[in-house]
Amino acid sequence: MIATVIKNPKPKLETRARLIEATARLFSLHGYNGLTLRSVAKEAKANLAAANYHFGSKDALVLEMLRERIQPINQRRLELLEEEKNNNSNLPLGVFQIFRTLIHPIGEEISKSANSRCSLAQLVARTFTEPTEFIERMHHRFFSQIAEIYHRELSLTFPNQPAKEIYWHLHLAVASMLGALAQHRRLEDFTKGMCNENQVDEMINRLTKFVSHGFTHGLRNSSPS
Amino acid sequence: MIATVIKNPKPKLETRARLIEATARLFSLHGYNGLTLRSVAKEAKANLAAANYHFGSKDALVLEMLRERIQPINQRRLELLEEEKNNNSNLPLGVFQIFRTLIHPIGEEISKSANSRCSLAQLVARTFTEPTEFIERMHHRFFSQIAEIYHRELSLTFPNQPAKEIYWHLHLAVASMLGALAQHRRLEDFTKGMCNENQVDEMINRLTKFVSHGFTHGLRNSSPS
DNA sequence: GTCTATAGAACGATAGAC
DNA sequence: GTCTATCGTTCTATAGAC
Repeated sequence: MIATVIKNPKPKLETRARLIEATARLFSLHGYNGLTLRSVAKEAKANLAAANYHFGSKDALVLEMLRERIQPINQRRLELLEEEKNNNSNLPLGVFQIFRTLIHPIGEEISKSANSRCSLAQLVARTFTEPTEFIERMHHRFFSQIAEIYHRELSLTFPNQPAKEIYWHLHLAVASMLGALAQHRRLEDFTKGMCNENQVDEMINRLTKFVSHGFTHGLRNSSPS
Repeated sequence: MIATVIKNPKPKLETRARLIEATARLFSLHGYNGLTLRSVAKEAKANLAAANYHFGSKDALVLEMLRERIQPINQRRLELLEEEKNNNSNLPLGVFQIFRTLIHPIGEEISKSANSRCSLAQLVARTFTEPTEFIERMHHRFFSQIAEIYHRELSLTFPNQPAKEIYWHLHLAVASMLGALAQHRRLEDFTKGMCNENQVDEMINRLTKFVSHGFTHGLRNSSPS
């Protein structure tokens, strides 16, 4: 019994983690089809068979990687939303406040990952263009929950707007957010160097403002709180 | 000499065109890496060697397909921009007018392609997430021209805004447009069926409004014409 | 858990007959 | 222009030694 406890003093979980990290990097660079187990093994300095041992298949590896990256962001969103609601007690939240809780968590993660060699922005962007069925299913599961929560919150802020109108513009807001994240690496090029792509905070702030105004003024009869 | 003229009474250009069409469809579905010459040949009911014969390589085939789809849209944009400028003689154009010329041409093409089996929206979206080098280069070439033109036009409309500010929000506007196009097929799902993804016109109109307001009100001191 | 070795299939590209 | 046949490469996945 004691032996069982002492066993694995150094659990050597590293390989698994390295595989996940390499998968994230290569997936965001080359997409699902461009990612090969060989490239993952090489990048992670692991053996070719390691990925199949730890995850069973290429599909399972990519899914696990996505799950590990996306879930903390969604949790943080809900946390921030709760915080804002507690601070404002019974008042409906402002549009800007709401979208800040949606956009900032992913901005924070992108800032964190800015120094690493894998851009979270590009990873998220890619998962939303990849039509591989299991990725679609995963996003549906991840996102339909949180979309309902934000729809409800925005309905409180714009009580005179029909659900459909809120849906339309929430859809546009989310699409804009994803587009901005996906295009972020092009910013410096696009602006001929005038805007720096390293200032993630500035991008997030501008994006939040952009989206809030697009949402509010796009509505038929805007009645912001 | 006469023989030379009579030759090719039925030029049999079909195969080439079918290859292009199949490439567009498969590229937008599976991305560059997911597209195989075998799948293209099958889809186009052509021979496996046909693609290499007509285009030389997989790269060249995809590039030619992209060129044929993107260039007419950009031309239409410039046409519409000229029309608006002629109608307004010397006045600077409104933001909404400007973004309409940017967004409507691609909306028209998407509407046209709605009945075909290849969604232009998804194709465009994909080219903007694929980081394959030659696609990046192509977009740089296609887009840097037209970005400058729109930047100049917006600077006339907002003469008090520094170039950097215009760049920032033009970038966000373009990113939003691309995001909305990319996410369009998710609309019906996202809204639990309340919004119909077949109404491309409605999407384009809402998007144009959304982007115009985001652009205008996002600026530090907005002074729309 | 990590390795080597390899099976079995699919890939891009080309040569050469028609 | 279109075809068949095939080369050389690379892929996912697995079997089995350590």
